[in-house]
Amino acid sequence: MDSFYLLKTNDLKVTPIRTAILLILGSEKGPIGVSEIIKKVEASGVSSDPATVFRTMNSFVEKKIVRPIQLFEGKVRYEMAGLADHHHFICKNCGVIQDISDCNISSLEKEIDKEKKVQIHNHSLAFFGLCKKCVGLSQK
Amino acid sequence: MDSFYLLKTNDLKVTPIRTAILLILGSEKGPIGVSEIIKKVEASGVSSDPATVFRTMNSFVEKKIVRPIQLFEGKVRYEMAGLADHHHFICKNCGVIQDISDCNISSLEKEIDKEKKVQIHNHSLAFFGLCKKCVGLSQK
DNA sequence: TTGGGTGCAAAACGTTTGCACCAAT
DNA sequence: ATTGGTGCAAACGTTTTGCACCCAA
Repeated sequence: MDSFYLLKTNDLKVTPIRTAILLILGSEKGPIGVSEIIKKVEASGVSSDPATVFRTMNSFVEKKIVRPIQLFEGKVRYEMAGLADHHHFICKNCGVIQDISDCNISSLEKEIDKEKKVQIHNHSLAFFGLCKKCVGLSQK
Repeated sequence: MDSFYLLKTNDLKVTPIRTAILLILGSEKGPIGVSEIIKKVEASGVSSDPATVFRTMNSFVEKKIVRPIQLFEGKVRYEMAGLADHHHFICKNCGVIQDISDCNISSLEKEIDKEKKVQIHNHSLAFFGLCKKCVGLSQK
């Protein structure tokens, strides 16, 4: 299995909870929060404790298996780090989160590096507005 | 005073705490969190309660006097909304936050609007890496 | 067998809320 | 005088931590 080697190569023991979390994250279309992860782990027949899930996510972030995403919700969401560089669109009305594929910010990063003499490693870009469905609703 | 009219025109009563907060925000170079605001309000000789400051910031956001900024810290920072559209650079090493001036994301927004049939109202863009000082230190 | 993973309970942290009181208009 | 602002205390949701136990290696 995929998640098996992902754990092995990162010096993490293979446990039911970790395997379940990786499986869930792998099948999600957008970044997902810890409370949702817990529900889905439970639904898959594996019992888990919030503390364990938080610890697991932290170790996954450290090992760069997952990437933390922070929107304006007072909680952190996670997505697989293996995904291609992309950004997020969040609907202010219904809360849906949609991936936006790469939009060459890297050239901009290089400009800033030179101008400000800094060294940019990564960035976070999110767009807020109305999704297709909610644009339709607001026009009725 | 500037903050006096800012409050008046937004139908907010003029109080010592609000005036102090606006004064502090106006003199900050980067976005600032509530705990720092409380310390600075206290230091200016005005006593305040956390609940009041949180409520104040929420009303300021509603009135679009200030803008909330969310980095990867589990807390919200605020900056004056009057500032020109800009983004932030956060040093992973020393935590310093530096403003990055406008970098025409708006053309990109229009493309996305068309392609995805969404309606983008605003965005948040932050860069993470090493600041000028910390780049120097890491090369020694 | 041994060290890392887990569950439980408690606590930390940022933030919100209810209520009584007080102050700006 | 009236409305809205404030302080206090309690509560909330997310996240962290300490400790004893358990299980993958």
